[in-house]
Amino acid sequence: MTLQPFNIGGLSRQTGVNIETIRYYEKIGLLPPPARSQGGFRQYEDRHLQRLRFIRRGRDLGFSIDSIRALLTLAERPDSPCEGADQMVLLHLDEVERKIADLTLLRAELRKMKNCCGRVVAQCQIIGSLVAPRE
Amino acid sequence: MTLQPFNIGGLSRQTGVNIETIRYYEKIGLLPPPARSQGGFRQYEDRHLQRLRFIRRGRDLGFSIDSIRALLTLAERPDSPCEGADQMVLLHLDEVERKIADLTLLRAELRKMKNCCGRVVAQCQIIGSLVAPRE
DNA sequence: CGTTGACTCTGTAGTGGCTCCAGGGTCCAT
DNA sequence: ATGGACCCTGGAGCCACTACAGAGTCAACG
Ligand SMILES: [Zn+2]
Ligand SMILES: [Zn+2]
Ligand SMILES: [Zn+2]
Ligand SMILES: [Zn+2]
Repeated sequence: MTLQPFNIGGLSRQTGVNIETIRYYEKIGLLPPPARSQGGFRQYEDRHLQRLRFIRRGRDLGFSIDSIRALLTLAERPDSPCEGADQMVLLHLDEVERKIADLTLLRAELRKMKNCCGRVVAQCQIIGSLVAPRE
Repeated sequence: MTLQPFNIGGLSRQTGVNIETIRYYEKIGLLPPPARSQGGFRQYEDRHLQRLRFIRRGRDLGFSIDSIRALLTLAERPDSPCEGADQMVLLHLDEVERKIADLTLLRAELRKMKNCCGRVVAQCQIIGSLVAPRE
């Protein structure tokens, strides 16, 4: 399964993660440092690809770096109980639901505001509602 | 209408804006520098209160500092046309709607994930879907 | 073997919008 | 005169990247 090791550019293309971001993940200890070529190029293997894909999915799901760190640690111990992961998903789901609720209120406010007759600042509803919000 | 000038703490209490944030707004030129007492304390007047409330409302509505800057500039010219403000609200509404859509997708993903039988990492759906997402 | 050009390296600084801190100074009521 | 609440400045830190500058490496082509 494991082919030749590949450079950072290859890893980037295979995961959709920016090269700078990959180096950043290494710096903060999220991605283990790979072997190096004679000239100092990073040489990645399959395990890096797997791990970075995991990270990427976690980020796409909106988990913080710290949460992903915890999930990775967990994933490395297949025999341990998975309550921790379950908790994290529930917490994060709460967070996301709260954000949706907040943004939905915001959207309602903005929709109320946008019905501006379109004339002059002095009569503008938008400016007006920033100066003193309507009930 | 205008009473005694008040200190930064008073302004903070009347607007709900953190003291550090008020100083930050002054530093970036969003709030004009007030007069100072002999000992160097900031002495705010009504106009600062008005302006900071405007800023606060804009932030609560999710506008960026730059947008608020533009809205304030506009608000100062009551005779100019208000198209700029209208545009900004529409753009921002778009942004908010996109964010809601993104988060709604996220929520669906997370809800799918959370049905974990609750045993061991090796069989955990959560870890599993991070390692390789289901279709 | 030499050159080209794509790729990679390190280190540092910047983004937005704050937030926190240390180490001092001020104000006013008692 | 003293205590305690308040305020000052300057700088660092937060998150998760992103964007350089200036140098070095690699592989293919001629
Ligand atoms: Zn979360
Ligand atoms: Zn208008
Ligand atoms: Zn916006
Ligand atoms: Zn589980």
